[in-house]
Amino acid sequence: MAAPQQITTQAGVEDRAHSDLEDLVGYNLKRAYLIVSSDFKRTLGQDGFAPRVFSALSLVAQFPNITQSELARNLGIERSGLVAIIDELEDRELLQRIAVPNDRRVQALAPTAAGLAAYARARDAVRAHEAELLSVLSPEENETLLRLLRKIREVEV
Amino acid sequence: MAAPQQITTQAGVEDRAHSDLEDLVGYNLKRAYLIVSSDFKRTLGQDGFAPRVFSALSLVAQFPNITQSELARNLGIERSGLVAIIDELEDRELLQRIAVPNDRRVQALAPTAAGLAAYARARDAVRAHEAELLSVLSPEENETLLRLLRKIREVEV
DNA sequence: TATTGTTATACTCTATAACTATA
DNA sequence: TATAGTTATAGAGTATAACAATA
Repeated sequence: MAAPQQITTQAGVEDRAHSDLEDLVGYNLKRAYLIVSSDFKRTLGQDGFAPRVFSALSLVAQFPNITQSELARNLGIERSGLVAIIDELEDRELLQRIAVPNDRRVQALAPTAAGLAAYARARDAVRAHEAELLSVLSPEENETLLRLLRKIREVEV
Repeated sequence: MAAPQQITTQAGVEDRAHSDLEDLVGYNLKRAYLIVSSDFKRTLGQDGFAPRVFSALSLVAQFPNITQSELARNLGIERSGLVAIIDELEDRELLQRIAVPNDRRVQALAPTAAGLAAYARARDAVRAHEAELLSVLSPEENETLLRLLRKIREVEV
């Protein structure tokens, strides 16, 4: 097998400006998410919260006494995966597992005062980080983006 | 510490319709991406390509003789992570690593005929899967979504 | 000295399956 | 039987650090 006559290594790479991938929603969603989430981690990562821990705390703070199963369902993850997250939040004394008299299988999740305060601080920091990172978008574009993403989420079965 | 007087486990969960999370772009990006990518895997997963393998093959098919470093840069992943992907594509005889005379450190990636054919088929399947999944969006909304996501991607440093 | 491809390694995230205690 | 929480386990996906060959 003969070697190719000329190998133009750089060919077309600069003007990959429009590869097929650029028109795929999935590809663009992933790339955009990676940018937002890496900025999230830079902002809150240091002794703060991982995205999924933040999300869990958010729902516990807003819906006190939510159960783990309900929380997992709302977050779109498995119950089993939630255990470590709740363990971490309980270890940090930001929430408590509370036994429910009616049904002794379930444990309601109640935010502590420290948990509510930590959540409020984290939430504000996340909002500020997004506002700055996404300042390339006008307020209208931001709203439009949220609307379209939510529309995709409604597809879910 | 006394137990809470009443624990209303279901309270507010149905109307989580608007939790703080719903207004965060990062959260919505992730949830939307998970829906699109799980559908991608359902469509192409069986003996097809994982998303990142598809992306790599796509760029090799469109930019023959791209190097691994260039490819990693374009995909936004590390060189080291690309090795297994290229190994898989080479094992499946969809591309070849070709020595470059000018610079014997690099290896140009050339799609095989089978690789080009497989890519064309996969690309069409992905487009069809997105068209169906995202039929909740009008063509204009689809374009808008792509435009806004690309705008976020440009933020990258 | 710097870069390409590579290996080894570890960490995060997530899913599956099985267990226990309750219902 | 079915459900809630849990454990064990494994598989993606990705990053870091170091190495050999080459520039």
